[in-house]
Amino acid sequence: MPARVTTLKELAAQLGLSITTVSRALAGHEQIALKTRQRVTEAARQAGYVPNTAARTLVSGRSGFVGMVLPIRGPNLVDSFLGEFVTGLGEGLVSHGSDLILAAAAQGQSELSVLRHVVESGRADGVVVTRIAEVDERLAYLRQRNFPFVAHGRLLDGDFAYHWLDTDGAHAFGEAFDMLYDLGHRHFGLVTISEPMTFRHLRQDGLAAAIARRGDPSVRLDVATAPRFDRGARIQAINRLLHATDRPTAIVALFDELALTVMEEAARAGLAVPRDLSVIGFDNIAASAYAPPGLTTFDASIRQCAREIGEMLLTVIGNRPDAPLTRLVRPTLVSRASHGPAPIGRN
Amino acid sequence: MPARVTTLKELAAQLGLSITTVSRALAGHEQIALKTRQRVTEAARQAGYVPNTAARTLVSGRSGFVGMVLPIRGPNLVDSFLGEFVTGLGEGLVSHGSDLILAAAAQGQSELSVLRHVVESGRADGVVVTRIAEVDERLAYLRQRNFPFVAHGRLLDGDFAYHWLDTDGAHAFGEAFDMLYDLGHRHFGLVTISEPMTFRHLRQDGLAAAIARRGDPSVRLDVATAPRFDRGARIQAINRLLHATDRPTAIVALFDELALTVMEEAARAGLAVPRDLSVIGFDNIAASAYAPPGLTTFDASIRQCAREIGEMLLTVIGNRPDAPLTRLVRPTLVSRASHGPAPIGRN
DNA sequence: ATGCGCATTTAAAACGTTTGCAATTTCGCT
DNA sequence: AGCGAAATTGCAAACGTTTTAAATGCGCAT
Repeated sequence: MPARVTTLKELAAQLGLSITTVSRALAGHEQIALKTRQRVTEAARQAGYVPNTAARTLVSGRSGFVGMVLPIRGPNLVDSFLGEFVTGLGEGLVSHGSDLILAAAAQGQSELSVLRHVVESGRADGVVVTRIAEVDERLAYLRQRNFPFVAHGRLLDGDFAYHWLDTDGAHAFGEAFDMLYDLGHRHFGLVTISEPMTFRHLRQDGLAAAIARRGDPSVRLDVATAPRFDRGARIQAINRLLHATDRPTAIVALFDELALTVMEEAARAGLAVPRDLSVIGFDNIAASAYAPPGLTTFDASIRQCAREIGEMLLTVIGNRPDAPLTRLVRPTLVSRASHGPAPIGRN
Repeated sequence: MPARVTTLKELAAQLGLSITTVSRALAGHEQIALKTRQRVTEAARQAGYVPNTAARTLVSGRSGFVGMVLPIRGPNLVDSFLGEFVTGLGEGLVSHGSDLILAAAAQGQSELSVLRHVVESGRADGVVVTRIAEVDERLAYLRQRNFPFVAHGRLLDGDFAYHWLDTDGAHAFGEAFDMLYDLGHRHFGLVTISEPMTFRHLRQDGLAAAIARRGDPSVRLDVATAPRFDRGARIQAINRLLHATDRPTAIVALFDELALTVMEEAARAGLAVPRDLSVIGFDNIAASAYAPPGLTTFDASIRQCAREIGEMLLTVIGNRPDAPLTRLVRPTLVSRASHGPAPIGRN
């Protein structure tokens, strides 16, 4: 095996052919004699020839990479999302031989500036954008640059068309409400975050819509809001809900981490789940299965979604479709033991 | 903002300078007049100039990327490792402006072939290799290619020198033994995997060494082995341990996922943890805190390790040090509630 | 004026690939 | 044998950058 990397020139010299012919032969051009093509292919295989990415990118304008900005997270925050997402994305890209490039944002560097750098340095042919904010400057930038991208999540106002895949949180939260209502619950709590992410609205609106649809004026909804990464504030907000004189009999959390905190605090307050309180989450993170009594939640199948996003993005890069590609994935209920009938005597 | 990407040529034309001068000015060469340098820098900033990665890579031979092959995992396996690792790696790389490229292996494609492709296509200046196998063809390949890499984990036989960072599993397992021995335990179980990864030996050897060090012939160790991804077999192996007429009073698991299964099966068998059985894991995954009664384990601080690996790799790429860079990170005990004194009447 | 040294700038080659166009070879046919 | 067309191959430019070596301009001493 050669210590140095083989180039087209070397291969051509060795075969007594021109670089052009070798290049064309490897690309499978019909105009090159079949016999030559086979001879070249075999020699390339033997030499372990791998085309140089940079050279190819330079001339073709295509890098074969899909970019993503590494989401910035708190210092000791366990984020099960990223691993799942990256794995799925990799799976979606591999069929077309694309690789993923992950660019981290340094301390004090905006996610947008990293994104700009990835786009404008020609590192990637397209990018994936996750966790859409209410006013998302990344989407605005990509649009005005007309750069291929697929968003995981949606903007609230549909003022411009783009490609997206989203998990139907609205539907899930409606489903959660209906299930709990049918179990006799009338007083609900929602634990949400204060960060301006669109998904919190979509989910909350889905819940509100289901309540409205039911048309029962006796239904009540209390909302507790806290910053996502401030554990203390989160606990406080939850306890305000739990320790109200008239507390909800069912709490729906924006995502599992919040739901797990609800269950912890409920236990601390001497409330039995689900006897005194039903809790439902969203995401189905690993810990949800282990936390007693087992959290009922919705599986967002991040990995599968990411895989589809990867495939969508490759389509977008290849075909530049006019109509936006959109896909709403319905999460599936994972029924564990954290929900049950409303406690009697408290409707 | 321009719709097209600015190039050096455009910038040069606009400034009435040669491409060479502009390039040098942006690189901050002393030989370019300070006034010119400032003028160029300002114009570049205004135009939003970002150098083209491919062109730069082609001429310099440096891509500014660090590569990693996306570890192949079972279809529905939640792998908290990857997210943590990738985040840490990103953090470690960002200071030098390097990005991470993640290449997935398609179905039926070996991890080695993907690695070869990444290396030989010039996509990356160095790579990270994780989960070292007993006979690891990736390491052999990288060595003979003399390609910069840092391994997360070690080979067992030190027949060739390379750069690595490893978590000191041997020490942790020794520590676990000492702690349990001092709590009166004499009969131990070890749950391990059948895959030929070096870390299982390192940890098991650490345990054995601690036992030997103690020199107490009454100490017994039973070992249960199962394939990593076969949940059924894992449960069987664990139950053989739990249902033996003379069962261990303390079980040490190779990593948390195994330990959690031990706790589940113990509960199913009517054994109270830690009263009837002590359990200790390794990794400190998120679920370990939630699984009752709270798993005692060792925190391997993946993210921090990955960060250091990133920094090490950048050093290796930049300096090509002669002496191998090595670092053994001691994991810290996370003492929760799954271990306690040996049950009386059973020594 | 001439030449010299210095500061500053530039021309041109190189990196490895793809591709438009042109050149060469082959071959059937008269 | 000669011709033309078809099949096959090759030349050279291009992609955007870095870098080597050389050129240019300028002030100053001779």
